[in-house]
Amino acid sequence: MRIPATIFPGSISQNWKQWIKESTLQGQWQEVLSLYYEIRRIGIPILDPSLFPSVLKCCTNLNNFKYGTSVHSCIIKHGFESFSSVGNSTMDFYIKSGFMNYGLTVFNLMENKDSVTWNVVIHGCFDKKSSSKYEGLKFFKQAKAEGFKPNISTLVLILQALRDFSDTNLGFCFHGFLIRSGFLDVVSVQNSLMSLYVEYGEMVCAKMLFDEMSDRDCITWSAMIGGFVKAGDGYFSLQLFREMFGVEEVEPDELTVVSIFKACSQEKDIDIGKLVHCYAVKRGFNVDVYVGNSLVDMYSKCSHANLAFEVFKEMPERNIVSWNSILSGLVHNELYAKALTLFGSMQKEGVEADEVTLVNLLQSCKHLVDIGKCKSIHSRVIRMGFEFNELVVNSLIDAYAKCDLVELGQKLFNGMERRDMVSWSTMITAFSNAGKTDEALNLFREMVLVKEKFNSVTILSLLEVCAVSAELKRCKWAHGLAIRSGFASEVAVATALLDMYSKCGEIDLSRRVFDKTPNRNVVSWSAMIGAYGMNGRARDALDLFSEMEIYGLKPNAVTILCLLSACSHGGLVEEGKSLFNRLISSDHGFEPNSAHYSCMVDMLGRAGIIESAMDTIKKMPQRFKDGASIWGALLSACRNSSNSKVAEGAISKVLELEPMGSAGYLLGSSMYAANGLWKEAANMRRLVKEKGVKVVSGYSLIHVDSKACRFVARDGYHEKAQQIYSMVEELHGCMRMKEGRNDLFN
DNA sequence: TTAGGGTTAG
Repeated sequence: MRIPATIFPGSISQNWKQWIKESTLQGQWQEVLSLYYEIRRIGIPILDPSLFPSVLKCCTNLNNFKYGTSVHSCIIKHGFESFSSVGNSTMDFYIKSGFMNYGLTVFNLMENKDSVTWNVVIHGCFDKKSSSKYEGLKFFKQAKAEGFKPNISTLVLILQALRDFSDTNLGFCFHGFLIRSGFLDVVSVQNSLMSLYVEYGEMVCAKMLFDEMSDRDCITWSAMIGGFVKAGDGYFSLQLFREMFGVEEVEPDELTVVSIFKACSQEKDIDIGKLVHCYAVKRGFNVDVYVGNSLVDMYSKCSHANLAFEVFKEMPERNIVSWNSILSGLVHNELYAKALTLFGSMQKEGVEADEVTLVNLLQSCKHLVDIGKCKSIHSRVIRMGFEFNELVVNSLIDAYAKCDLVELGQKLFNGMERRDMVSWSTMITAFSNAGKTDEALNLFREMVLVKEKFNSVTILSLLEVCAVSAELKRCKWAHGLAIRSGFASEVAVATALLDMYSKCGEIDLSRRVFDKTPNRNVVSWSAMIGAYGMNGRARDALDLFSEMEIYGLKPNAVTILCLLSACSHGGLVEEGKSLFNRLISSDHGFEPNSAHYSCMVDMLGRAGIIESAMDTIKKMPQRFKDGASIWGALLSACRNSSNSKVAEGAISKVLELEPMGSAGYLLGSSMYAANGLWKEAANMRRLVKEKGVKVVSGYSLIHVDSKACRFVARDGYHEKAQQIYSMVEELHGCMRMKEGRNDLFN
C-alpha cells in the first residue's frame, strides 16, 4: 500500500480523509483498511474522529470482526466514543456483525443520542436475521417520546416487521401515527403499509389505501395485484392488471408479471397467460428465474404439461424452485413416473434436493401406490436429515396411508417431535380412509385436548369419518363443532355436511343444510342431487336439477353422473334416457365419459332391458370399450335377469380387463350359483384365492353405546359372537314361526 | 444507519 504523497508530516491531511471517505463509498474496503493500518503502524496521530465511521464500515463489510474491535479500542483510547457519529458507527458495526448485545451496550453508554442512533438500533432490531423485533418496537416508542424523527427506511422496516406480529391492532395504530406525522405522503411508506394490510388479509383496507393514493408507481400496482392473488381473487387482480396497462406513467415489470401468472393459474386463464408470456418475452423478462418458475407453474396448473416443460427446458438459469415447480407440475398432470425420471436428471445435474423436492417425489409414489418407492424415498429422507421435518414427515404419513400402510404412518406420527395442524389432519384422514373411524375420532379428540388448532380441512376429514360411521348422534356433534368453530359457512364444509347426513339416511337434514349454504357452487348442487339419488328419491333429484338449470348453473360431469345414478337406482329409466340424450344433443358441451356410459348400462340392466344395454355399449366411442366398469355393469344386469348368454361374454371381458379386481369373480360366481352351475361358481372362488385378489366385502355397522361394531357375513370376530349367532338363530326361528302362521291363515 | 412488490410443497 502506497501512502498518498500529499500527507502532512505528523498528521492526516484533508485530502487523505477525503480519499478514505470516497474509497469506502466505492467499496474499496480492503484498501481503506490497509491505509488505516499504515497510519497506526507509522504512529501518525489521529486528531479528529472523522475517519472512524469509514474504517468501521469497511470492517463490517469485510466481516473482519477482530479488526473492528481493535478499532473500537483505539476509539476509546482517543476518547472519541462521545462523538455521536462514532458511537453510531460502532453500534452499527456490532449489530451488523451479529453482536446485538455489544451494540446495545454501546447504545446504552452513549451520552449524545441523535436520530441516527435511534435509526441504527431500530434497524438492528428489525434486521431479517434478528430475533428482537419486539424490542425494536419498544425502542421506537422510547425514541418517539424523546422527540426522535424517524427516516423513511426505518418506517418501512417497522412496517415490514409488523407483518410478523399477529396483532393487527399494532398495524392500525402505526397507520394512525403515519397520518399524524405526515409520513403517509411518501410512496414507499404507502406501499409498505398497503403490503402490511395484504399480509393481514385486510384487503378492504389495502384497496382503500390504494384508491386514495395519488401517485402510484409500478410497486404500488404490483403489490395490489399480488395482494389480490394472495387473497385468492385472481379474477380481480387480472382486472387491475388491465387497468394498470391503461396508465401511461407505469409499466409492469418482472414482479408484476409473476403475480399475473399466478392469477392466471388460479383462474385457469391460459389465454391471458399466453398473452402476458409474449409480453414478458418482448420485454426480456423471461430470463428472470422467478418469471420462468411462475411460467412453469402456470402452464402446469392449467394442464399444459408440455408447455411447462418447454419453458423449463429453455430457462437460461434454473434454481431448486425451478426443478420443484416442474416436478410438482408433472405430479399435477398425473405424470408421476415422469416426475421420478426427471428427479434422476436433477441428480445427474448435481442439483441437491430439498424438502419440497421430497414432498413432490412422495406425491408421485403415493399416486403410483408404490410401497417400494415410498420406502426408498423414506430412506433418502433419513439420509438427508429431513427425518424431523414436519412437511416431509406429513407427506410420508400421507403416502404410506395411501399405500394401505396406516400402521407405518401411525408409527411416524407417534415419533414426531413436533406435530402441526396438517400432521393431525393427515393422520385423521388416513384412519378415516382405512375405515378406522374410532381411531380417527379418538385422534381428533386428542388433537383438541392438546389444544392444537384445526382448520376446515380437519373438519372435512372429521365429517367424512362421521359419514362413514353413519351414526346420527356423532354427525350432529360434528355439525355443532363445525358451526362453533366457524367453518360451517364454508361451501366445502357445508357440502360435506349435507353429504354426511345423506349417508345417515337423513335426507331432509341434508336439504336443510343445502338451503342454508351461502354461495352454493356446482359441487354443492351435485352433492344434493347425489344425496337424493342415494336415498332413492330420483324425482327430487331431477326436480333439483331443473332448479339448478333455472339458476343458470352449468352441470359438470359429476352432476350428470349423480343424476343418471339417481334415475338408475330409482327406476326412472325413461327419464334417465331422455336426460342423457338431451344433454348429448344440447349445447351443454357435455361429453359423456366411461362412468356415464357404465351408469347408463347399469340403469338399463337394472330395468332388465339387456338388449338396450348391449346396444349402448355398441354405440359408445371405441376408447371406452375397454373399461372394466362397463362390462361389470352389464354382468350385474345379467345376474339380475339370469341372462347367461350375454353373461358369459361379460365375465370373460371383466376378467380380461381387470384380472385383479374382485367384482368380476364375485359377480360371476354368484351368477353361476344362481343358475345352479356349482362347479363354475366354485371355479371362480378358487381363482380369487389363487390369484391373491383382494376381496372388499360389504359390512353392517351396529352402534352399541359409543362403540361401532362391524359385521361381515359369517365372521366370528366379535367377542360376543356366539351369543349373537344364537340370538340370530332364535330370531330366524321366530320368523319361520311367523311365516308358518301366515301360511296357516292364508 | 438507508427503503417498498415476486416463484415451488403436505
